[in-house]
Amino acid sequence: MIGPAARQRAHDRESVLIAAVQVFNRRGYDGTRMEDLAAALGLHKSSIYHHVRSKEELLRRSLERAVAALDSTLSASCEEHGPLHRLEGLTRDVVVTMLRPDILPHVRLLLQVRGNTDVERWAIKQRRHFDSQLADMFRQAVAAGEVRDGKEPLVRARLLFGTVNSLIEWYRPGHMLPSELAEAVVDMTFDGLRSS
Amino acid sequence: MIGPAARQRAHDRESVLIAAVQVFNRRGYDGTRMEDLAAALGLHKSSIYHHVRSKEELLRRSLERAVAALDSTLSASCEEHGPLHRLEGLTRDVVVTMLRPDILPHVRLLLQVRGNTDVERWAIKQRRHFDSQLADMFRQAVAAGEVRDGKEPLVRARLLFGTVNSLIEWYRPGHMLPSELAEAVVDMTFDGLRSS
DNA sequence: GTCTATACGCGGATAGAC
DNA sequence: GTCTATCCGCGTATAGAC
Repeated sequence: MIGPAARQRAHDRESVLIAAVQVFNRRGYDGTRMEDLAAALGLHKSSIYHHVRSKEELLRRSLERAVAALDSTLSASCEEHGPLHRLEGLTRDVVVTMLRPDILPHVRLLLQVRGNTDVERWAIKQRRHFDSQLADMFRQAVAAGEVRDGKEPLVRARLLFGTVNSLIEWYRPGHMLPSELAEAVVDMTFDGLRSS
Repeated sequence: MIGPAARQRAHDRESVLIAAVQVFNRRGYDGTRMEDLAAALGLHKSSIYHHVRSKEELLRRSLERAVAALDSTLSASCEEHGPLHRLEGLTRDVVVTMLRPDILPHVRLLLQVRGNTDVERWAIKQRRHFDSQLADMFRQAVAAGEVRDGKEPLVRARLLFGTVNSLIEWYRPGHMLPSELAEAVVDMTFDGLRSS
């Protein structure tokens, strides 16, 4: 009698998704052919359709994971006290979440989506919702006088999120600890690079 | 006798390129069909080939403009004195350059290129060259003690460039003055968001 | 679960009239 | 300079054997 652990695992829906998202990250979604996925998986392209209905389904599943991860991070961070403390904490948490090896490629995909299909437009809508909640939190920190008041608070909010989002362009797991990078981001954005 | 100004201007290589890059920005290069370009130009897709040899030629011309603009900015900024002053000045200049309405869409394309073709790989190589020169400048500012010394100087350099690059995700001409935005970027990255 | 074979529409590109 | 018509390969997806 052979248990699940001993069974020689062939590909399943999960392994196909993981491999696909990796290739999507490398070549871009539109620039990826089913042929590329097949090569990465070591099987023939038609076999992929045994696990998923279409190429777009792979994209959808990936985007759903990215959105879910970011949303749950946002919910958790709302509990902290003090506008600035909450904003700093959220910044750290978002960085740590999106740099998780199992989340990073999905978020990378989410940030590159153009809105060419219904799925992509749904993802963009979710992103906007996420961004607006962050912006609210930023506004509260400005209103409380805990963030320096410049001409354009919303522009500075965008700069903060832009810095965070830019990480996915170059960060690779093992590069450095996500928590250390989160600290470096908070350090620059809140305290600046200048010495003294 | 009819002068050039009175002549009813049809499309030329330049107008086709501008329109194409705009669509590439909206849909992504790979997600753009010649059909989309034709629609944006108000002519039939076969007519595009009177002005350019191929879709990829449009990409190449665009990337060349982005690279040329950034390189000339880099050269100009090398002349300033003092490592920190030079770094701040370059940051401002790069922001102002890449937000120019005639440059922005090309840079946006440059930053999204995946390396799927020879042209794209060439562009990525140019980007890396540009980035390494910026990193050198950053290192000099750290060595001179004009930038706070953290654990990972190169990581902080990436954060700075990441912030700058993230602008192209949301900035639209007319949004605010490029010079003001450049100031806001320098303000956050060098002096931080925190009050006092 | 993976293979071979194939259908079929789409997208890039060309030919040639106007 | 733009049109109509057309070619043709590529890429997604399906059918059905093993």
